[in-house]
Amino acid sequence: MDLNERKKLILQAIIEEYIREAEPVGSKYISENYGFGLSSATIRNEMAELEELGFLLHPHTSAGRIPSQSGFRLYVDNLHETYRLSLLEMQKMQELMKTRMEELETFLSKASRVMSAMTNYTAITTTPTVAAAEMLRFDILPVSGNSFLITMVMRGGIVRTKMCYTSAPISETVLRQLSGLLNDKMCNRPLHSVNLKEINDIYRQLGDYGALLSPVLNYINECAEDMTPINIIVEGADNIFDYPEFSSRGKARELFGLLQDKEEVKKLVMPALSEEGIKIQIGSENQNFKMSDSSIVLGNYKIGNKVVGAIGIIGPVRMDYGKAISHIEYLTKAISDIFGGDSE
Amino acid sequence: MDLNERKKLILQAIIEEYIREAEPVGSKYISENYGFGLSSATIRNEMAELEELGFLLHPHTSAGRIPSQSGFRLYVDNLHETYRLSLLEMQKMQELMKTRMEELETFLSKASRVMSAMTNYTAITTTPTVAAAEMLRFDILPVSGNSFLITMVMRGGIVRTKMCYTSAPISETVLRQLSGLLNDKMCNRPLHSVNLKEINDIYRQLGDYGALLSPVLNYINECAEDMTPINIIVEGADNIFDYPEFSSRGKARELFGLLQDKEEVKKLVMPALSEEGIKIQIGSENQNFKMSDSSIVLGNYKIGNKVVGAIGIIGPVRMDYGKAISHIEYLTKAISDIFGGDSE
DNA sequence: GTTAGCACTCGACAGGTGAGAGTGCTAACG
DNA sequence: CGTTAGCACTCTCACCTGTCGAGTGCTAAC
Repeated sequence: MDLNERKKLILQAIIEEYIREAEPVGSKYISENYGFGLSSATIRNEMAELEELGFLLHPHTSAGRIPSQSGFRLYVDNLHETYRLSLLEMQKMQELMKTRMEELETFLSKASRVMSAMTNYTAITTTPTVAAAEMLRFDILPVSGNSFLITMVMRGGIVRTKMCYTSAPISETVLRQLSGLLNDKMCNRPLHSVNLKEINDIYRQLGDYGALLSPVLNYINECAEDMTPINIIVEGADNIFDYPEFSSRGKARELFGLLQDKEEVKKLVMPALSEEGIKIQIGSENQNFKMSDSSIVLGNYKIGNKVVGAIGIIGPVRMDYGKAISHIEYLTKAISDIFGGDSE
Repeated sequence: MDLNERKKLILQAIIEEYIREAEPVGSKYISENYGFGLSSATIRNEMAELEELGFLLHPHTSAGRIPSQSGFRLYVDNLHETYRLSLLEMQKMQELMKTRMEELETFLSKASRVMSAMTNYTAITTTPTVAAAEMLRFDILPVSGNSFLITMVMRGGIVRTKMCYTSAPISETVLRQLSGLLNDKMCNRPLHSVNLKEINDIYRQLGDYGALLSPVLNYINECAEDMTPINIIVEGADNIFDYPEFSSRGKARELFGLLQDKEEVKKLVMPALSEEGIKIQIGSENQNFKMSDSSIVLGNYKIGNKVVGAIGIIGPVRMDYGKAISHIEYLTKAISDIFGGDSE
């Protein structure tokens, strides 16, 4: 891996050219446009060595070179100066931020749209895992004799409701008792910290009604154990039509199918939730074979010091990583700032 | 429009063949496979006349004929014996119905998926307009000093929540008063029947707090006037990759873009909400030019005797209308049956 | 170590050809 | 008069071909 400075520069030039044009890059072009004071023949020699090292590929004899996945990986790892948001981009982002931010979920959906429109890639965001978010209030609303609505309000304005049905009517007094217990015991802390023992305690305190109300407690328990993001927002999936690498019917369809399937997309973004910082998976570095011609840049945001949601950008392997990274960085920081503290 | 019986049969044969194969149909093929006891020459004569009448098209001299949009229209209008669901389809549908039906919205999303998988077309469903659904309960839940959550529960298990923020703290007593008023005045009837006068009455009764609570009443008023479906579920959009008519890049992209845009899709299904029964728009009968190569079959479902939601199937002009119609009929009937009455 | 020169390779593209499918027309048939 | 067989005609599609240009690899000279 003893790349001298010149090789690095040439590789970088080829990659950046390829990102822009999506076509094999020739030695002459590099020599003329990036002019390191070298002739095309010299560039050719260097390119041949870079190919031997595995950073470039050669579709056929008389085509230019294209970067290999390891080439991209090297490039990304050395990507010190990340792209800066242009003034226009800044303005658009700020405009987005100005909208009322009461609800994280609507904000995220808007943010995805803006991000996909500005990068021309596909944007993915996830709303926080219910388990991780801090619970603010529980509420139980009787709807009819044996049906009622559970509402959970979490920090960041996240709300979840669920209709519950019991086999026999339940009085409002009992429901009030239940709601009181839940608010006492489970508020101001993340739901995942609730353990079975506490839930059993509540059962016991409800006495005869415990069994009848088991659907409620089951639901809460489910939520507490749920570490997967609840909702996945995918925007700009149709942008893949613009990438020449997906011009073939099958390829486009494959990726499209993947993006339509929330379960699959979940798996795609899960790595982002495990630790802080930006993660990049290039081509087949991703386990999902459908992603072998695509890359994903992942970031995450925090609420109350804990990573709870992911933001990602999917594009072709030759995507503009700098641009993607800077957009994600900007957005994750903004979300963590705005929603991270008290939501009022 | 004096089509004799024979012409009708031939036209029908051509259309059904075209639906199956998506390729121009020749006279010889019809004569051999549908054998009305006529030679290809006779069929040719009839086809020439059908073309003169505008029901068939001729891509070029030596191709077979394809049905024109008016041809399809005639066919659809005469489609007496609608396709019957096969045993397998019935079973799948019933399996779907067996799932717990507490929430209309999750049910609809599942139903779309099943429908798109079974027809190989794109399925669209809308959740009911909030305005039309009958209100069962209001609730107001204080979250912090000057923020609280409004919850509306409607027949069919539809729930809407909204976080509200006020400029100054509001006591729980006032909130309880407001919630009491709302429940007294607005329940057990559709929200769209609420008029401004009633809302103003409530303002007055709240006295000094009226102004402070205006966000709440504004929101309710917005909902009451909202006749557009709140949520649009699109499933199986990637099926369009299977239709040869969208093999061209641009066409596919166009339709895809349309399906991604909720606002546009809303416009597409709106006609279904205006009156009962199945509606079919063939190709450019639809105002949206992006639909000129596609058809849409629309149905609607009722809750409490009122049309509140739409179900549609989008496919190429040569889609299997019988199949689409029968699926939509089955589903709309099922939904109206299950959710139409009291939701407990 | 760098460069110019040159032969070589390969894909893209345009033009040409033949097969196949389907039609339109005409004349003959019952 | 409706129906049919026959045939010339048309058009697409797949295939082949030759040419062009881009880009390389190699060699020899600087």
